[in-house]
Amino acid sequence: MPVHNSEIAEMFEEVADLLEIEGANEFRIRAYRNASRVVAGLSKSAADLVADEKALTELPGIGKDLAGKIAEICRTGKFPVLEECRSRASPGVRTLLRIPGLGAKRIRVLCDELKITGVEDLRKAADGGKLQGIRGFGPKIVQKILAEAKGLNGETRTKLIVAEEIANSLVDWLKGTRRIRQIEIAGSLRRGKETVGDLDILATCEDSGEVMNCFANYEEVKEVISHGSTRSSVKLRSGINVDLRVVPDESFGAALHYFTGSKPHNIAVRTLGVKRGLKVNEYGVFKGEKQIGGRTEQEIYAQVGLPYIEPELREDRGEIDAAREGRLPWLVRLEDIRGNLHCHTTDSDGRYSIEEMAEAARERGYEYLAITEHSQRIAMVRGLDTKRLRQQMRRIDKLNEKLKGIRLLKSCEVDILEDGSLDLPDDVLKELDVVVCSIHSKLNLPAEKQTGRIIRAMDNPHFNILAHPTGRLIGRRAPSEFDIERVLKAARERGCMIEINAQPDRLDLPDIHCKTGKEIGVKFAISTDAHRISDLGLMRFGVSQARRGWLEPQDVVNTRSWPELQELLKRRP
DNA sequence: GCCGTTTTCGGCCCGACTGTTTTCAGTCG
Repeated sequence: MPVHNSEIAEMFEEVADLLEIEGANEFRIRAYRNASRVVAGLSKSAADLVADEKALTELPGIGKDLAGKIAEICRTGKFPVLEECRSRASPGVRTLLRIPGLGAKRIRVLCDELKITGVEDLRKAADGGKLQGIRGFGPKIVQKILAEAKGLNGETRTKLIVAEEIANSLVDWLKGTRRIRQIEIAGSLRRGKETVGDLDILATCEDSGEVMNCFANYEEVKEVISHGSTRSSVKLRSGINVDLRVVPDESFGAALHYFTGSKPHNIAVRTLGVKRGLKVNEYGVFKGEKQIGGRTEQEIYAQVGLPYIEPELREDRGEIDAAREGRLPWLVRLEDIRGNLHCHTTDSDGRYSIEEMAEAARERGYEYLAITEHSQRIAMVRGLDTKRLRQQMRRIDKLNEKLKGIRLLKSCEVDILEDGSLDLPDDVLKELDVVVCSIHSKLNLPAEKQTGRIIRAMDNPHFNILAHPTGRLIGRRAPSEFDIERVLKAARERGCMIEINAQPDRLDLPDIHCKTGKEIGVKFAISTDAHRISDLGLMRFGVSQARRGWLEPQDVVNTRSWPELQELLKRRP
């Protein structure tokens, strides 16, 4: 069983945490954290890179030493450095690091002086008054730490669509002060990340005191964490934390850049600045004392010698080098999308009729809409058998004669059965305009079997698009295990396409796999999988996922007109 | 532990807020 990149990344992260608590060299710790992130963001399997000795050390932040460690982990599944760190540390100590307000320095004091091994020990020590008089543990910080420890139920990240709603309402509230000149949502929400940890908002305004007070008095605020004249932080009732930062107009671009992140991207940009003798911070770009840029983000990039980099690319996954070498992608935009290739109607589990969905899609300016009911296997939602599918096809033909401005495509979301065969016979599939295929059962087959199942399904000459490829539900169901690179290569060889499902619960295919797919040369369809009219508006989330995967309009088939798309759907014999 | 268009040694991003300080360390983003 190959070692996954995520497992290697987690091992490095744990080493970094444990070294930090030990008080090891901070740059060594940084090196492990950096390496963890690089491995997690790879578009290829690290285990495959091990074979080529140079491939690993060519990665940024991976030198001879760490390359050797990655190789050893891939070979043996074990990481001696981690085991040594664990043997030196108290067992539950790592969870302490996740308590806000409790960092490595304080944890070290707890371990050394009180022999505390975890959250439970911490509570007991505090109840017993053992923290009193210890340097760095005043009454306020102890109270904060205990309160935070109580709410420690693992990491909570908010789904993109929810974060977007919460942020928009808050921005509207702040605009109500009429003191705001510019306001933007930054952070991972602006980068279109699939989940958002907390919200970052920045503004320029007439009276920062009034705006900060307005922020703290927002009706959804549960707790004010910090309250300064330029920066404040609150926790909302929904559980999400929000930072608001107020900056001068001449610093707005610099602050937007800084607050948008990602942190590794910012560090990379600042480091480029340092090499040019410049200081880059959230107020601008400075040469000595003199500000030479920062009103716009474009100025920041220009001063460090780069073209503008779109927020979705700012993950330090190669975008800095690409920018320097003039090979940044020309990212696909929502307005490039000309049709939707996955939706349901009342014929299976959708809420609206074909006519209603068609009209809604036409209003959105789409040129075509594929009607993709479930196939017979999904009996629970009255999936279509051959007979009902043919009836629907005849209705669609008639509708297309009447409809103006939009074309309905005859289609179906056909189940991929366990043996890799499709749920409907070839003679009906061949009559469809486009065949969308997906897995809804046996999502947890062993990786080798799952890979074979998907590729066998693609061997069917009528297979066009693999829908929600990994089957994951964000925060609820892990992705199915299969060899994603083999599947992507098989798709390219057969002229099959891969869906990017825009449902905020799915966002499937994940961004790093989109990037792998692009490198392999496979084409994508961004689809909403709409079950109701309002779902057609989810397209924006699919597009931002595609952008995070570096996709350009030519990588996405539904940026084409129907005649062009029709050509692409013809599979090689 | 990584890295080099000043460097193979000596650097490694930067600032705000809080609490506990009596001038600053710790934490966070």
